[in-house]
Amino acid sequence: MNEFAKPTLDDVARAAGVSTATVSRCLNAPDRVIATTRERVMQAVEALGYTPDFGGRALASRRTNTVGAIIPTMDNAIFARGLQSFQEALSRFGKTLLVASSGYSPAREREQMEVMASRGVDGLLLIGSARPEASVEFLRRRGIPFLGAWNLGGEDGYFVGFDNRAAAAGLTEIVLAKGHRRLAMIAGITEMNDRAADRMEGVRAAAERAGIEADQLPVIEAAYTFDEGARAFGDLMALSPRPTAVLCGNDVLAVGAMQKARELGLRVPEDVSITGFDDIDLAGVVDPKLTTVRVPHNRMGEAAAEMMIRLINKEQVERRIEIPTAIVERGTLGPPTPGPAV
Amino acid sequence: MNEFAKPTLDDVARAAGVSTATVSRCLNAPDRVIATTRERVMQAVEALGYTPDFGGRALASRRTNTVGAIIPTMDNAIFARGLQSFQEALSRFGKTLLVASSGYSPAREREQMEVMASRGVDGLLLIGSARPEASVEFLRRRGIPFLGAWNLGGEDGYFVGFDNRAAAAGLTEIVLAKGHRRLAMIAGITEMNDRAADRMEGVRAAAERAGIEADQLPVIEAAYTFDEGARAFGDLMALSPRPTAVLCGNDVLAVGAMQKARELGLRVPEDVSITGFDDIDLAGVVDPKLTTVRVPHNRMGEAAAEMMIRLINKEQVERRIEIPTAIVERGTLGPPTPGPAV
DNA sequence: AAAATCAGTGTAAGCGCTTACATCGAATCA
DNA sequence: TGATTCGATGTAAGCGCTTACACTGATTTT
Repeated sequence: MNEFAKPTLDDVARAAGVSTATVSRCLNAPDRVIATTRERVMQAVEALGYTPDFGGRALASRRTNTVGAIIPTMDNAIFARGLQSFQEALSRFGKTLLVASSGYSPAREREQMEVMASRGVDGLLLIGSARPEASVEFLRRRGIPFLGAWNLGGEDGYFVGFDNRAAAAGLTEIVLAKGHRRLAMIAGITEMNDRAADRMEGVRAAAERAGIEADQLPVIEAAYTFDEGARAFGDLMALSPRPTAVLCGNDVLAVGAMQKARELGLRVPEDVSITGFDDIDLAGVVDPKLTTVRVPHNRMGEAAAEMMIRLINKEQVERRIEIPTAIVERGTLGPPTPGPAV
Repeated sequence: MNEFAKPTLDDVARAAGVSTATVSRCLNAPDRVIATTRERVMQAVEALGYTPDFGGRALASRRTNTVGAIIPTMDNAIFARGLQSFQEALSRFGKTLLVASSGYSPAREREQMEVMASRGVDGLLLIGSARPEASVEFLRRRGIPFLGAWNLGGEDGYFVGFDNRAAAAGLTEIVLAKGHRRLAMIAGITEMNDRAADRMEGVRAAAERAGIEADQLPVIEAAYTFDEGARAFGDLMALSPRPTAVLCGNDVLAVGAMQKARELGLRVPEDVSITGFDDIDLAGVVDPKLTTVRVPHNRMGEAAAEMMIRLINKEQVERRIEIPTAIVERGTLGPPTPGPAV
């Protein structure tokens, strides 16, 4: 073994005076090797700074102990938090997490699926359920178990997530109960994003039950940034009659809206109520604090990890695990005040 | 080939009526195969849904086209943003990114280094330069090129990052120029975190130059959360004489401090000035907007990717690339007002 | 005491791929 | 025309590991 080359099983075996099989067993099934031998082998491992080659191991054992996750972007607190928990939970089962991002593009997601398949992931975590059938088919053909997280998909497939629809409807009911009739919504981009779509539908459904038809409920879709939230809010405030409450698809949009309100000289909640969704840290920091829906992303990450492990082990698994959400009433929602004449 | 098994090179070769070598060449060096053959092969690839096995490929070629990154946590906007850019840039060079997190623990970092080594990463991105010598030695012995990001290390090694010290000093000078003499700092935890340590030293150095000794500059170290920032700020405000300006180790701490100020009934910046560091989105959203240091994490991610590629290709590389920062004066810094009697 | 069992270890056959080298026919050259 | 070169393709040897199976000597069973 060259001084600078990576040591191999063979090097260790030679150094310890045993066969490669024994070294391999020391690493993978220590109790099948007698203690004295094991000790000698471990010393050689240590001395050489040996770490098993992943490629060789994967090839020979046809297992990778790797789980993949394809998320829209790392640059979003809710995914970051959920993934962190997912990873921590997986590592307790000896699995490593491989993360890729799709940038909200189904095509990129598909590409990443192929990368994941190439790398032989044991299972795959996807976000939501909105994706081309071909992508799903690809995973099925390859026999890669997968589950959708952050929502509760459709007919088939495995899911662990939230009932975004019901949560949004619940929040809307509270807004209505305060006496608001002129609602508006700043939704996330709903195309190929079922979380955003569900939240929008939830709001619409609750409004409709209260006798507010869809055409009386202006909805603007906006990308999940402060600026877009602010812009959308500005557009909404230019409407006549002006909405008295603006429900936002997530907290980032809501905070953008609050910022714009301040610029426009509108007091929250006196002049206009604003609500968010997710309850990210930020929600508790703005002034007034944001009324929103608490979504326990870390609990979801853990539940997803557990389901993933069962799926990989082909154990009995519930098809959908719902993580409960909770409405957090804080300062940005109040009763409506009579608006200007229409 | 079984209906449900993953197709192999052999399957493709058979389907296309060529040898495995030719299929391999089609995938890796298409111009070394005549067009008609290539087309036939590609059709077979398509038809079978073939994707090359990563393990096999890595084993045979002794290359993985994978770059690793070990960050403290995904759950921090600045790392998330920098990594996203790093990843995007790497993918333009055909490299995949493998992310792991250390939770700010050197031991966990070392473990993750071994995982990365096992997976045969071509290069490794680390954060900062504060780590046990043994960890560095491990990478050197393995011949894995690595670079530190987010700061500009010490004597040797490669770095792309910011001069946290100089930036902190620059901001401190501006605070001093406003007339503040009673400064205080909420620093990040400096142990094994050179970004936090550099920022603290920068503040201290600038203060000292202005005749303010270290013992007149209270510093509280706090983990990077809103709550910790708020708690530290509360402690600082209980001091007598009360500081008129609080410099924070990052924006999260600063926003936590602002929140606490509001609770305490202190106006910012009239009663107390607060500054941040990083210029995350949040800095532009709070009221008043935060005076802070802009740190272009995405530019850094790109520069890091470029350096990494050169390192891997053993090209000529500058040892350190400094990404310039800029001070962003907004609303949280004003002149001091006479405090209560001491 | 011979047979059966068993724990500990070694032997060796691949896993799916890349690539040095061999082969072969066609084009080019002397 | 025979020798040479060359581009396209095939042959086959591993890359570092796991694991079925074989082997050995000791222990237990009959």
